[in-house]
Amino acid sequence: MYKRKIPPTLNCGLDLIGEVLYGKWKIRLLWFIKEGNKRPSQLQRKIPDASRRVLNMQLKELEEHELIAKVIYPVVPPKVEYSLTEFGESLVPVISALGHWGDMHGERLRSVILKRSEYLAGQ
Amino acid sequence: MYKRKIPPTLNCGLDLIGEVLYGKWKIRLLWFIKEGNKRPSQLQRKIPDASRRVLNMQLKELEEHELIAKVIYPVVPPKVEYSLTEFGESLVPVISALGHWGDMHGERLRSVILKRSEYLAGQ
DNA sequence: ACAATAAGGGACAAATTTATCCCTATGCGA
DNA sequence: TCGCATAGGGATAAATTTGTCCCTTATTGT
Repeated sequence: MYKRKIPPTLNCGLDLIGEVLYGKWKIRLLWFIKEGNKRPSQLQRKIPDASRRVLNMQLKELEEHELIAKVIYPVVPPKVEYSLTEFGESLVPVISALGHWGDMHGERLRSVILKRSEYLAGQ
Repeated sequence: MYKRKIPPTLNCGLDLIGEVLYGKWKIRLLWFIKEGNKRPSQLQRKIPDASRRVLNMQLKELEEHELIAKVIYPVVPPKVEYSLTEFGESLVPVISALGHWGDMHGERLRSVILKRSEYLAGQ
């Protein structure tokens, strides 16, 4: 795992939540786990754009940050299940708010995001 | 500006909001602008850990995503003021929810964030 | 005359994150 | 027996983001 050279900024609540939620797939992982997709392979099928490796790394970080819990069943083939901790559950309404805003403004968001991409493509 | 080689995932609301809110300082920029810090130099003083260059870049992206508006006064020395657009205003409650959660769980967050850092330092 | 302030951009370097490839292990079904 | 599914990690490369350094313009204060 990468060892930071520059220490994080931890002044306010926004800094703190940023520390645990930053990561390309973390929010979606939390969401899908909350929806009952507990096993790594299920999560990978839900998020096919992510590489297996990175999902594993981000799951591990979420676990170290105590947002999710991991249970390893000692069977073959291996079986692992994740679930939200209480701490993780407390984040659900917040993620929900993010998702609602995104859904509510879906049209406009797609538009402005794509506009910027096209602009850059023309450079 | 960097031209992406891998296209973004834009399936759901969470993907979309992620596109416009990702960036180390973006959420804090929105927050400070909302609080009335309109001029670039004020924002830089509020966020001294960020480099001038990067703040400028992220401000430009927020503007391109129509979350903030920029007014340039044709005077010398230059004067520029940013403000939230209506679209940006609609995000305030969401950011507020993020900040509240972070503040509410400040102790625990610092603890788990630091624990992980120490663990890595020992590697 | 010189430094400070204001805003911002080009060129480049460094940090950080994400992805690709390959390897481990075991039981099940064709 | 071959191949798949299951979970995951090491080594390494590529993508992406962030930071540093320097340069421009014109006015105000010392």
